[in-house]
Amino acid sequence: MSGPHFLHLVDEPHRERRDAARNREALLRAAQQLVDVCGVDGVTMDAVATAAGVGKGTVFRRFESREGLMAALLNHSETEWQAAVMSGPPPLGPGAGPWERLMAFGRSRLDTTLLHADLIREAGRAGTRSYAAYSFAAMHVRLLLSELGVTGDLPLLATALMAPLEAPVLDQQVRIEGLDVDRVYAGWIDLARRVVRSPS
Amino acid sequence: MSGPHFLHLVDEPHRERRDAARNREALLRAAQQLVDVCGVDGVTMDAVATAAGVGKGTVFRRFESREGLMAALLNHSETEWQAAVMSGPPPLGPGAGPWERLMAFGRSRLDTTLLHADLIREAGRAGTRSYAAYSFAAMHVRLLLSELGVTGDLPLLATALMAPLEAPVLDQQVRIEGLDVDRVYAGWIDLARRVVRSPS
DNA sequence: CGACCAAACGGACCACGGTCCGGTTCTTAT
DNA sequence: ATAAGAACCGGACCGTGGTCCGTTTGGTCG
Repeated sequence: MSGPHFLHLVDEPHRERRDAARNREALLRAAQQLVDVCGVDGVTMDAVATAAGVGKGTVFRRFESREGLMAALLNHSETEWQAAVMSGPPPLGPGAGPWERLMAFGRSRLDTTLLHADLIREAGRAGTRSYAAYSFAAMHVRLLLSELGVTGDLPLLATALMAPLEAPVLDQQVRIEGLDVDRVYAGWIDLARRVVRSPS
Repeated sequence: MSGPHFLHLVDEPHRERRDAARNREALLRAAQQLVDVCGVDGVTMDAVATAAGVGKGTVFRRFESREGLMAALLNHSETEWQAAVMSGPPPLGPGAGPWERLMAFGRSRLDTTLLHADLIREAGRAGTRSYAAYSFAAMHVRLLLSELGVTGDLPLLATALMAPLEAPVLDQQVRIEGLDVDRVYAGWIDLARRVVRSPS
């Protein structure tokens, strides 16, 4: 019964074997490079496996599916973005007023979503980000709305503010209808103003 | 040079041959039946072709791709919905006030989007409806907002109202977070109120 | 150090979406 | 009626996502 390794069993969630970790890294690097060189369509599971020097099965064990691989790629920039929100410079990070932070949030989301539009689309979930990523952003918006004194169903209002910034909608407006990005952003500011300044 | 058939070239957009029309119908029927029986995953191009008694190539010539086939299936209910908006009974159709019509629009969109969620997802465009369908709905909302005396960038405000009703967002809220549909609808009403009643 | 086993590996294999081209069928004009 | 030609049809074929299972590797314990 003695020995510290019993504690492991409690909270150790399957630490990854060294070769597994190495392969994961190699695969991510290869995939990112393929995206940069050939675009997102060039990212074939076989190609990624070959470029990383592993078998195809390994790719699927690590990332579950092609969508999973794409999501993992997205995860990098998403993590950076979360860090910028939590501890980066204002107005996106803390240190500015809630309204300024909300505006910075909108602009930042608009830009990064458009930047990674194709990756997001291929990452599945019908063009939305992963649950974790969505939750973080939703929580942030909810807190900002709360600080702004907005009353009502905050989770739903946060969703209402984030929905027009989702990839499918932006794709429609910018890539298909050809709207100017600044105009879309101005429209979002208007929306935010109406949501925030409302008596009820 | 003489002869009336030159007029054809101007405005005749390739009338469909009879067998082609028959096959299209058979394919749509077969596809719909497969959806009903096996769910959307059971709709394999081979299966549709076989069920309709035609070759696989025919399916692709008629509908371009699997997404195209799904879009064609959606098109049926979409057309019915458009008819209900244009000439159906109030409050969705004409005859009610703009606010009532807007509320009916939201509820109707919410319900039908959730009803056809999987079809919409498989119909591509990253979970949004086709351009034509979107345009119609956007125009409708724009007109209603205009009648309500809303000022601002109406196309963008219409998008802002429709975005939370898109399939990916509703999927997230209802199917994943487990929110109640009525609550989502109440949240949308709140959003609409804030958008409509806003001085600027 | 050696044995043991869970975990990871690899690539053959399968299903499905999409393409292609030689043969067939509808339409139209004479 | 019939010939010409465009449109259409079918199914063999290909690439890619995803699965499976026999084999190898890396950590651990005696």
